[in-house]
Amino acid sequence: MIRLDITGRSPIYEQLCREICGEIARGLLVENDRLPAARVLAKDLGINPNTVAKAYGMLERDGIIYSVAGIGCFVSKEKAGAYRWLTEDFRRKTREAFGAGVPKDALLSILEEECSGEVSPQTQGVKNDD
Amino acid sequence: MIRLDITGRSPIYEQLCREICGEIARGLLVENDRLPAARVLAKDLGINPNTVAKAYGMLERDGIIYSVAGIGCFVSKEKAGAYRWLTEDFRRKTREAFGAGVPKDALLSILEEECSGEVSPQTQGVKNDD
Amino acid sequence: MIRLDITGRSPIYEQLCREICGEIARGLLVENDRLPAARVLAKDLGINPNTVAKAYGMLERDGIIYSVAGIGCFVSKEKAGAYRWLTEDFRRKTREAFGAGVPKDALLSILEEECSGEVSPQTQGVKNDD
Amino acid sequence: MIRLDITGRSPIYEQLCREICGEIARGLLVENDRLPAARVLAKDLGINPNTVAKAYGMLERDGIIYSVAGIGCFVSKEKAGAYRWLTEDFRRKTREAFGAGVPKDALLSILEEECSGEVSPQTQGVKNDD
DNA sequence: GTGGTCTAGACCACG
DNA sequence: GTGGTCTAGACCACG
Repeated sequence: MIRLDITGRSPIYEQLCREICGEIARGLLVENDRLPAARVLAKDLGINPNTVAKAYGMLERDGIIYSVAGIGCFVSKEKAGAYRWLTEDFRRKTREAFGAGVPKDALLSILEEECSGEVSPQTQGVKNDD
Repeated sequence: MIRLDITGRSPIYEQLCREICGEIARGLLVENDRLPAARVLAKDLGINPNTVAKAYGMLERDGIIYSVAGIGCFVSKEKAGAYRWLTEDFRRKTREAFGAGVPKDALLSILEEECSGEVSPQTQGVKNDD
Repeated sequence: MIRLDITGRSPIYEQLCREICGEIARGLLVENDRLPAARVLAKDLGINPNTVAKAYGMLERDGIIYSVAGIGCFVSKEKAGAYRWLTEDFRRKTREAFGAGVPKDALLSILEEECSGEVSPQTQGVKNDD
Repeated sequence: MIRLDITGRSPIYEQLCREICGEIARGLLVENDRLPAARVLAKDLGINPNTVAKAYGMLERDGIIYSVAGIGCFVSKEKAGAYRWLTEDFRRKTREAFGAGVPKDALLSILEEECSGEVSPQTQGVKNDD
């Protein structure tokens, strides 16, 4: 269940990384689960195989997945990397906004607004346990 | 006192917008204050005049500043725009991370980390009053 | 002065990384030196610009170079990354051979054989000072 | 006692060759010893029979083992080939690193690091006697 | 002009 | 079939 915003600011390979990391963070993908073959996923999503390959390559270099020659790509043991992927932009934007002069309280209230909605049930119990 | 990081991540014109909005948010620039001439600022910062022009243009389009032909650019009355500029990326990244499966608690702890440091004294008293 | 072995075992982008790291290690490229534009280098070497882009991208992600939007790529301050790039294969092969049962003495004598020749004069004084 | 690392870097057939050469170098396999049948070994290791066949084929081509049609594969008299197999990558990487500008001292210290650990007792007494 | 991204399509090693 | 690499060529944002 990967959704891409083709019309978009962030590059496709980056969205792809985020989506996959999200599935790992939510526990929908667990250690040693196999990712869809790059070409299959590319076809499903209507994008170029190279773009998927780029995303997979980045995730591998960050230790979030590992690839086995001629077999496929699999989810790594450590979830820390996936977690970092999902939060690094948030962290940077937090720093930028705070650094520019936005008071902490204001950021907190925005965070409250944005995090009041429901999330998918599978997310329950997800912790930063790595 | 505008600081730019030429090295990567966000484009210079964007950093410039953020810096100016920051000065407005912190009250260092107030209504009807005149901004430095684009060419002068460009020279001071060692960047391309077109880059400054682009930043000014975006800020004007968003109602954060207004320009008077042949005279210069000035800070608008409403601070809401500047405030929105500084927080919209934070808001989007908050939504993205939360939506991807990062629990609220994790975001809060990152926010605490990033906002524990001191900010410039001028920031005191800044509120989301628009 | 970059030499590639097109007929080769190791991928071009990897050879390119090694060559550039070598120039940094030998002091031929120093902090803030500008690398040739990806397209120019590609043309000079008779390879595809994407291949150069891939090499530059990897070097950037490893902090060995940094890119400035629309300007070019430059050598980073830290030489440690370049140094690591040049030695990581050697380290892995050392571990593999030793682990497989080759005695340390045998490896030492091979190392002596291979390192007896002259190296380029510029190399003198190069140290692992990072 | 052959150990394979399915995860990435070197291909399985190559690891297999290294493992077998290692056993020969350490004296665990001696002249005319019979290697396990390809299919049996493949089953034991949980890998594709073709992979074992490829490894055996390469070792035979290098004179490290010899095959008797319909009977099996056996260890050759000369250990030189096995020894060369285990060290040729190390030699090449030594040459590459030194050639690229890494000083001999740096390689020596890496070698010291990697060869400080204990090796299997059987290794004692192995020499470059071919 | 410069790097960054993407597409389309090809070939290869590995298994 | 699978990932890895490479080519050729295009478009874009940035400056």
